[in-house]
Amino acid sequence: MRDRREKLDRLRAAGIDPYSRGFLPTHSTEAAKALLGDAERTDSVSIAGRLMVKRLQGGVVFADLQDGHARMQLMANRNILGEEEFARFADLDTGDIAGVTGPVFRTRRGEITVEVHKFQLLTKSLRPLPEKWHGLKDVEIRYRQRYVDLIANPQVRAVFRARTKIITALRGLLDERGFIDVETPVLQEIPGGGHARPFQTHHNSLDRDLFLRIALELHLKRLLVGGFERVYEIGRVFRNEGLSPRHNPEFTLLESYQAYAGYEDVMQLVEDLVVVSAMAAGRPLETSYQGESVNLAPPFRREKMADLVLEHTGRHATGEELNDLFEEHVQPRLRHPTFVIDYPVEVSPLARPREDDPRFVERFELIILGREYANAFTELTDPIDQRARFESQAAKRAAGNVEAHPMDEDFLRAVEYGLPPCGGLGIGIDRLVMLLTDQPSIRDVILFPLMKAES
RNA sequence: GCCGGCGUAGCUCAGCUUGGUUAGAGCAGCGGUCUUUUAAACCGAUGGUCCAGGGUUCGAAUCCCUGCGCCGGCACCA
Repeated sequence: MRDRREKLDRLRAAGIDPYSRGFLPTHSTEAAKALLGDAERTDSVSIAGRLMVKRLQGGVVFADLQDGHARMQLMANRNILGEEEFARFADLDTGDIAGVTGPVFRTRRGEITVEVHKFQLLTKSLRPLPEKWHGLKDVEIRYRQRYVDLIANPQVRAVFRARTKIITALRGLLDERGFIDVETPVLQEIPGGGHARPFQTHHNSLDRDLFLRIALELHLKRLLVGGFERVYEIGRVFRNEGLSPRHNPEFTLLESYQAYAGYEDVMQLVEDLVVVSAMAAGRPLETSYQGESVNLAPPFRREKMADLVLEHTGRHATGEELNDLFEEHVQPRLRHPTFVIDYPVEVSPLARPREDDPRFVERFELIILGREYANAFTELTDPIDQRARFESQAAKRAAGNVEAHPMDEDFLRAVEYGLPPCGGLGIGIDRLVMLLTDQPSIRDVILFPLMKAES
């Protein structure tokens, strides 16, 4: 780094701005390569990006320039640039951002290359790049300094591009079906809609404690009360829990609510969402995750939780015990996509009871490879029942269960105005992206995962 | 929070089991040769708080303890 500071000073002394501007690329590296086609050479193009590798060869310098999509080779020739400019090009460092102009041609080895006729240093890099062959492997640096990871590891860029494509595809399908994309508060007085410990904060001028949301549910349902019949939000939620390869304290949730639908309809929606997101990620439905094969082609198997627990444990159970037995003995064994349906009412304070057996609710989770990807139910619309459920949760809370659902009087007031019958859905986007990009850790699909303080 | 593994040059890694000259290699950077290379090649010089602190020892990168960070598992949890 000291060498580069000195180089920077030399450049400035020579009247060259190492942080210049005004260079306008005419092509991306991809477009410039495509431009050549079968021709011998093209007219002049201008491309810009970061120099990744430099190969000095006497009177010729080869370098690879990386832009947002790809890399392209540059060739600078002393005979073309002249002694002085050639020396200045050869003096560029890997990591520098430069713009170059010249025709595209093919080298003797067949590499499509820009012949540098003019170039401009746009940004001098003061820090050396990671190893050109092995890339950056140290996971701590990869997460803490994601920018370096993105420069050095093209697979990482591909994962995050896939993430964006998946989210775009999810929005596309929902938009197409008439769902409107809304934004609801992150700062909430009562963090509801899920079971988790919230982050607490404080608004100074209102002198009021607030929580970061743990779910989107209760505000989206208020919008159905208001008359929007199909809404969704893809938003960050925050849960004050431990970290793991599958848990980051802030993560992205998709929730959608659809009036006049039941959980059967939502199952179909989930199947469609999985299919479009796999396509967007460029994954076949017959695929694998971390070496284990999995078939994502719908229709997904549908099984009642009580039946599964009976099958795997031989036990008839209900209530929280049923849910506990399911999570311990059944869920890890469900490898191919399975809709587990009809949860006990005790663990589902916002879901509609089954008419034929009110000990269970019309709820499902989608389990793939032992992990939960979606949670949905036919929503509870009866305000009297909803109040009773909240009261039962409040009792658990009073007994010390910090994750029991808090009472929310404003939500109850909304439901008292009349919530249309509806089906709701939540999908953990990060886990879906992990599955579809075959990444082992949630930190590999979140650009800047939470880390302890750097010492 | 508990248990285990790991932490050596800017990066990728040896060395640690069994303590012993001045801690090594490749890449990057620096100087040089080289006009079609692509992990370019070759020659030369440089580069280290061996995570931090303490201990054992004549002597610690190496053994022990504590702390910090990262990873994994468990707990907790979408």
